[in-house]
Amino acid sequence: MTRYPGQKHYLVAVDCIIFGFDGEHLKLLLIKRDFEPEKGKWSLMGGFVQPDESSEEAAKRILFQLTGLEGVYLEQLETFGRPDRDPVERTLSIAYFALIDIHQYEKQISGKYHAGWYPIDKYPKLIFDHSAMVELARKRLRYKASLHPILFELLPEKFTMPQLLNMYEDVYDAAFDKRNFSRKILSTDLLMKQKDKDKSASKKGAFYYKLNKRKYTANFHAFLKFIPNPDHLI
Amino acid sequence: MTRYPGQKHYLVAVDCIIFGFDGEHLKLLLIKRDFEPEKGKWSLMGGFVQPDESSEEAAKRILFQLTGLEGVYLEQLETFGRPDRDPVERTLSIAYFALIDIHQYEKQISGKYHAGWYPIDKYPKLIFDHSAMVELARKRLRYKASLHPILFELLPEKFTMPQLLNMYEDVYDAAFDKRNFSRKILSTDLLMKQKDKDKSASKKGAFYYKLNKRKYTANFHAFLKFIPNPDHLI
DNA sequence: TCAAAAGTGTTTATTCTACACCCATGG
DNA sequence: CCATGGGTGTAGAATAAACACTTTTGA
Repeated sequence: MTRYPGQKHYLVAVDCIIFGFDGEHLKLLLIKRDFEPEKGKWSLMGGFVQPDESSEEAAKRILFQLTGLEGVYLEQLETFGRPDRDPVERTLSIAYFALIDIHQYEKQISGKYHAGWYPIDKYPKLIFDHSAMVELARKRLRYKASLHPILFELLPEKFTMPQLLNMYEDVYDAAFDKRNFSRKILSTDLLMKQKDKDKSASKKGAFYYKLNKRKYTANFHAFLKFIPNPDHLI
Repeated sequence: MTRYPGQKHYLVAVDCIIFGFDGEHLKLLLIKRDFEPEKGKWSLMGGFVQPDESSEEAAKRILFQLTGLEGVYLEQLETFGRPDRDPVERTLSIAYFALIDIHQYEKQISGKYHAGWYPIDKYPKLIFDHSAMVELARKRLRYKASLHPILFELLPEKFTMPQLLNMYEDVYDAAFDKRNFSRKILSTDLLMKQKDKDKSASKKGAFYYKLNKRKYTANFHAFLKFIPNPDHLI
């Protein structure tokens, strides 16, 4: 096994932008970095790519370390490669974003990282270029969610139409007409109405829906227009 | 300057998927690899990220080496990080895709790479995972071009409506109604009709158009629906 | 004069938008 | 019984889709 002569080698990390939705607001899962430099500062959850794993496997491992969750929605965002982005030594970071059901996380939280959820438009200063990663992830989330049904990944198995509406309104920081919204969502035929209601938020109660997993998987890449006016995306 | 102890370092490369349009077909610019392993095999143009440059700068440098062009459309595609993707030693590759005016390239071609243009659906076997990169780039191109006016990047300064239609038809491998197509394109207000005609392809001649650069830059991220039925994208 | 490609309009179907009232229930 | 949030329908506007003939001109 020859090598490529004279080429520099670098560290390669993975950082995860983890989104959750608590019923009110889109949130970001952040940790307190537990090693130098910048120890104790807020940071995205990350780690170095190990010799035996792909970058995606690294992202899954890192996500599992923090949340105990597997099988969550994970997508490569972009690789950040400015030479000076890490002051210690040159490190490229492959950013991934994940969408998780925040309640699943609460069940399985690993305390050692001092993790916390922060609203997407009011989170603490982050180390290195992590804020740029978050902003890019937020843009990407809006972009994709306007075309594909990815936001369901943030919800529990059963959810109501008002919850869904809240979520979209918070993600796009915009108000949508509930009649048009539910018509559009239902027209995708992705939802199955349940017989029972969530009565925690109102006296009348709101019917639960479940995702039709089969159709969801099959139609994920089909184009679906979820957002009335996509000016919010830019 | 301390270091992160015990972490492995890897090579980081950049590979460029370079698209062109020759008036008939969407094409891919490939080179014959000039070093071992796989010397003489067809490959994407690539190179290693140098210590003083970001990955994007590396991509620009590599693009310039081959084509002599600067200021071309370049977008990060995805990072390929399987541990075994390069048999020599672990190398992650950040793939970029570029859209160039094929005629500009012909003027400035650098002979040393034995480069050649190949139709996007009939190109030779490529080294490593380069074919996967090409297929992903093709998907991304279709996806983006259905929403944003990026395909203009493939055309010379002046072009005709039939050329434009040909290009879209070839990219999507589909036939579009020329009346609806030109109406849609013109409704974006991105094109300026010229007084002169291209008479090389017909006796009657077809009017040239130029991009309105100002509007193009300003509206690039606005959503524009270019493709009648986006089923082609999946 | 005719073959070959460019250019142009209208009708119909579909989709989107705006908008307001009744319903169910627990307190 | 009433306040609170959940649920539903329709009409007008805008957009998209289908479709065919006329124009130009070089050979």
